[in-house]
Amino acid sequence: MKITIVDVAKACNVSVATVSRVINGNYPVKKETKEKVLKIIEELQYKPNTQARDLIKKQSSTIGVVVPSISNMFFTNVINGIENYFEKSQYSIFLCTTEHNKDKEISRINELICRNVAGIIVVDPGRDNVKSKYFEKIAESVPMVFVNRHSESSYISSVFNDQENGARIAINYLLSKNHKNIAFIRGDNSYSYDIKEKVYKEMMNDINNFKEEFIVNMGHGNSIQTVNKSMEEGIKLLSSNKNITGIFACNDLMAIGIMNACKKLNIKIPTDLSIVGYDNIELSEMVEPKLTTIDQNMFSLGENAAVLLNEKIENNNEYSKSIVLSNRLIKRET
Amino acid sequence: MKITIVDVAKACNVSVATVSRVINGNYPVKKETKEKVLKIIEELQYKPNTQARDLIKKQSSTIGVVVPSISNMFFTNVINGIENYFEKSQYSIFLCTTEHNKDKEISRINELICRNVAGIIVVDPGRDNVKSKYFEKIAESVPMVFVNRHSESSYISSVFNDQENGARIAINYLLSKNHKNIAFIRGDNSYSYDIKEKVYKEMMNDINNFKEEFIVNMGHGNSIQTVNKSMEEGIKLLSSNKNITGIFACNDLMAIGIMNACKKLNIKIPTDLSIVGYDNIELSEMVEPKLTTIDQNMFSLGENAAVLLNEKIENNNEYSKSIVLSNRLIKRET
DNA sequence: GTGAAAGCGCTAACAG
DNA sequence: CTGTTAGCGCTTTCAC
Repeated sequence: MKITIVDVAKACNVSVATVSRVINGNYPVKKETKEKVLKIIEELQYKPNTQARDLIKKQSSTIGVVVPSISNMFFTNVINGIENYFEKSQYSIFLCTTEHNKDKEISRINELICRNVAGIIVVDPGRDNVKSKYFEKIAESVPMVFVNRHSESSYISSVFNDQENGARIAINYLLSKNHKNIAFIRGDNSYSYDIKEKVYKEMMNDINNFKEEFIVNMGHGNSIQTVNKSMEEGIKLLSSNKNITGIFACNDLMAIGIMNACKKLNIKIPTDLSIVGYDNIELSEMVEPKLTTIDQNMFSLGENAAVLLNEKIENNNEYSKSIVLSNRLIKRET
Repeated sequence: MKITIVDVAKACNVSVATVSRVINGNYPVKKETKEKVLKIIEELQYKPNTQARDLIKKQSSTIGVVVPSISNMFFTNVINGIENYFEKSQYSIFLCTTEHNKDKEISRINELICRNVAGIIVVDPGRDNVKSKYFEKIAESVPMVFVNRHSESSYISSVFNDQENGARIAINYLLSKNHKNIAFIRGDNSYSYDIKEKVYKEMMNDINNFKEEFIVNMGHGNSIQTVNKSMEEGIKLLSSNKNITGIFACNDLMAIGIMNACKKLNIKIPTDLSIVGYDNIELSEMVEPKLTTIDQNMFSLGENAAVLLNEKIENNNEYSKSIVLSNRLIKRET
């Protein structure tokens, strides 16, 4: 049987109230009594039960974090940012993954609420649950902040990047290197791809050089699939369009897929082809040549989300706020 | 104020016991009553408090998992394996990171115990805390399993790889390709590097070709640092020892560092130099050429750990067990 | 300073 | 079938 406060009290010949007082240090306790209690606690290896404490104190010592997956370095960086902030606080983090599944997303959040979390950070909230106003309803009673997506709900705070500007920076960079035939690599079904495509179209139209066939969609997939699919598509694209000299890829994984395609096709980077990725995941620095990319500053995304959530909790969920982070170009070797 | 079972009971004009019964479905309730209760629960968006339930039921619905970091794909794969197993169970996973810090490791585990976890999986437990018997003491009262390290304690189950054999397979492969001058790349201060080095020495001595200078230690670092450091060291090594034609690296990050060194030095892989890594992290398949490596099957490491922990919990922590997974060679392009 | 007792949200006898 | 009640481990009045 686990040791409880009653066991400690008995062993010390004091009441449980006294033991509680020395643990919490919120009421005066005679020095000798205190020492005795502390000694017994140590001897018995007593650990106060957080569940019981939270219950009676009507407080919570947990923050819920929901991410699509932890196999993606983008998300783990965000998590690191969140953890870093809450490190010094009273809160611990309860992490859940949804595998990009909307039903799992709901059941994870339910679970968090059952566990009485003080608030929830949702990284990349799913489209469907946003559309159905699911999050809005929840957010009325539990503090919630979105990462990587803006919310119109007045109950939800959010942190995200100015991806429109990021895309503009990327393409401008390619343009400044005198590339005119720039291809655009994206994936399925995501708001952030749509934004970037819009910018791409605009900018290509501005120089009167928009070509529908330069837009490639590699569909959906996890990390390694993305790289391989992008490589395949890249091989098709580049072998049938020899005039392409620049590539803007919506994320670094896609960009790396294109790099691999170039190796297969013996296209020299950056001599024959320039590539700009997006995200600046660690991987972008591991490959050779090192990838030029747009930094999303995932860590800071996480930190800011943590700050916002903390504010919301302290304000009793009364105010919401949005933070938009600007992106910057990381010039490397591609 | 959060709504409780009492609120539901009042709204239904029944006792809390009845509400509890419909929630748990463990005692008969009249159909109409049940429906009414269910309706009100839905209306009020009532969610039972897990903390209170666990408290009274003297059970736990949480498994603790301790990892050094989530920025390393090795660990996230192990976590995925663990999650996959517990997915279908009553348990949720509480994840903690230690940043390779032994004090944090202790405080994380304490926190888990305070949160009344049913058991703890420790991935890559720290040397110091193993040496000081810290884990052994804890494991007497809470079910514990190690991943990636064997424990002599009769209270701790463990899952790990047969790295000795893995190293042998890697080096044999290189030998079978007629490489005689094989270099060995390792990092600081880890049991698993030591094992592999021992095997390397033996096998090189067997062919009368052991050379101390072919052993390179790149020290300690996180993922991107490992790659870069290995590249630097690789450049030194390979430019001063042109006769080296094979490399066995203790992990894939190091192997990729060496690959990058080759690109800088214009050494062709695998024509001029063959490289075998270790782990088979996803990254090894993302680079070009794709890395030949030893698969550690991290996912399965996690799954097996989950099975062992579950067994321990069900057996009241009475038995311990070790599982050793065999490694296999993944032949790719290096 | 310290103890007795109430109660956090919930479940499980027990009684009816 | 359903309500009453005790109590999980803890904190916090309220007395003394």
